[in-house]
Amino acid sequence: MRDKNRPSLEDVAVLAGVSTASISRCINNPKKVAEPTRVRIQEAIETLGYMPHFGGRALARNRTNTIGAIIPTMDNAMFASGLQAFQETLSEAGVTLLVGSSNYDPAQEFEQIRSLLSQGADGLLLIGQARPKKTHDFLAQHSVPHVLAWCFPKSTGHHAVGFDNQKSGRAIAEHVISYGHRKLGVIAGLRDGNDRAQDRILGIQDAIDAHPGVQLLGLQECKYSFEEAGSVLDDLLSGPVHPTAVICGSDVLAVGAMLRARDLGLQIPEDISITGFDDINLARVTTPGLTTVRVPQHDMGRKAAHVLLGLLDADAPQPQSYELMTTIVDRGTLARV
Amino acid sequence: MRDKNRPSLEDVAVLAGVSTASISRCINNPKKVAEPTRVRIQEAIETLGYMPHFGGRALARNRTNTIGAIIPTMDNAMFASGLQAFQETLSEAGVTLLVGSSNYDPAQEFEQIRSLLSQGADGLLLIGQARPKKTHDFLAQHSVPHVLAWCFPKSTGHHAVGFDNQKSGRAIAEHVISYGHRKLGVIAGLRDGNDRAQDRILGIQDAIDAHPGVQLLGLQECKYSFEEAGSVLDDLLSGPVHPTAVICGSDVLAVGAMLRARDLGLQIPEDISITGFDDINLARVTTPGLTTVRVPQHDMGRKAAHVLLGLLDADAPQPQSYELMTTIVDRGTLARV
DNA sequence: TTGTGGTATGCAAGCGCTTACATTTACGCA
DNA sequence: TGCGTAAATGTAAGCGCTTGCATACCACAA
Repeated sequence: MRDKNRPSLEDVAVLAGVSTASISRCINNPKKVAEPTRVRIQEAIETLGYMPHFGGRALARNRTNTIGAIIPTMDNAMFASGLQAFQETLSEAGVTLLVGSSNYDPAQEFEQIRSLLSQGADGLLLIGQARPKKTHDFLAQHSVPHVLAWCFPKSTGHHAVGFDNQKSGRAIAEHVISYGHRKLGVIAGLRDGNDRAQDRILGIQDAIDAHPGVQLLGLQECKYSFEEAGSVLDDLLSGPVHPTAVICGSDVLAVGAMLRARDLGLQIPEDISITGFDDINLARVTTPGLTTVRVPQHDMGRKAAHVLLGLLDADAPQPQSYELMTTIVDRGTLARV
Repeated sequence: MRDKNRPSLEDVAVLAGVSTASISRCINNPKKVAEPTRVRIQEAIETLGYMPHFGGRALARNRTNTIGAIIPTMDNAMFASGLQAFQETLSEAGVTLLVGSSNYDPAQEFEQIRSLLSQGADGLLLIGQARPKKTHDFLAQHSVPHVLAWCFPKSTGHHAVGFDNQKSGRAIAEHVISYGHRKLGVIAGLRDGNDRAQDRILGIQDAIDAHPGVQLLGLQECKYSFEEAGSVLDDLLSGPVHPTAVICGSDVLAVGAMLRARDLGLQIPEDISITGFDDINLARVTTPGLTTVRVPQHDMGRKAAHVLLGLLDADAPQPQSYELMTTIVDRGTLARV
């Protein structure tokens, strides 16, 4: 079963005329090897094109320098730049990233967790806080170091780097209300198993409750696609009284709604105001630009990586959680009434 | 160094009252174990929460069931859905995906290749064909199974699942010309180390050469960002004669150009036509919708995964390469003149 | 009864690496 | 010269798993 092509420590050792132990030391802790030996070893490694065998190393150290991230989907810019930042930061620390996607399904997420862990992930990045007990138990049983992102749970017990979705939901709703809107519609992502979607709605509700006279004419949930958001907008407009503003739980939903509204001959924002959430690239591109909630993805990715790295480094000060702030970006889809 | 928390095969064996060999067989080849034993083993695995240790397994089999993909950037929808499809297909086959990004830099790509390989990747997905000799040699020396995507090289020697960038570049240019345009501008991605960008330009040139009377007024290259594309559009418009159409090497560039054109007070497509390449979500969202080249990302991802899987499965028929076709999607940014 | 062939299981040798511990070497100093 | 010390290197025992081979068992036929 030995791969003839692949040189092993042994081979390098023979070529360099030292023991395998020295090579190992030279690779992992060069200071412990004398200068001339080090040079000789380096040369041998070079000429053989030697690369440490991952399995052997993982076995001996019981550590892989790999961490896993499970995001709901890759097929959407929503998580892309946060993940990119996460990856870059890990990579600077010599840690590789394994990515899995759960398709917003807790069962799939559980499977991915198992899979990444059995791939040897030393730690995990997870999105959001809501997950079945089974998953929590599993994480606890195996004492898996992990950090949550895209949320900031009040209850402790997890490390988290994210923002308060409820607060942010409330903020955008307050903003819409401050522009004079009294009849609101909401398009949210599917709430089932998605705490971010849930919390954003709770926040919107908070704002509405705080302002007597403001009414919620309709709340629709659907998948994060242009098409679904569009058809759900139809439902929102099917009642006798139309909302003057539709608050959307994500930019993708908002853009889907915009596209559909335009098809219906509605002017944005004159006939209907629409707001988004996330501030992905899309939001800058529509006409008019989408008024939305900016999520500090890049910062979140970097910080999450630092926290996770800290969790894995036994003699690092125990890292805390970070709550990041979202901001509202006013472009052109919210009108005063 | 043994991790007290983590049960090993040994532990399961003791609990189930069989040898480790049986457990291993039970996991990898259940048919070889008698029914009652299998049940007993399953139970033991269950109660212990046993998960095979990746390193041990990798060491013993010299195979990780992991494959790596290196894309230029994750921070861009360009590769996202292809990668998503790739991942899904692998995942169905029980193979995990490791992702790295090269930031369009051959040196970084080389490092990522090393890194993924030493992480134990059994095979690799790479984007495009142009890379330094050093990289090719390295791949050859270690006989790394790999497939190229987003391109379809004429020279064989690599497996590839992609499309002909030159042909596609020519097609969109011919299309623009067929609409009556005679004065063209081009905004391309940075060509250095990026064969897709190069080939698309070559294709555009081909079309121009084939049509006497059509002239290329300017060719600019820049990074894939709205801002850069915008400022490069300024250069294109700075000459005495303006192009009536600007062909862009990617949707991101096209949208950047559109945004800038609008700022300059130009109507699209009345004052200037603009085309893109890729057909990412963005292209559907602008007003008017972007006329662009549709790349079959999803299909490409799936097929690439199948080819790679075939490459790794010794007794599968040797997979070939696939050339996929791009199509032109006419939306609203190309006018007849 | 013995022999035969097949099936289920156990034994034990690695896979490539790290690391505690042992050994060697070099050097300074009494 | 001899001794102590520290630095450099070697030795070898695993880490958890797979798998070729040996063994035990069973059903059946002769």
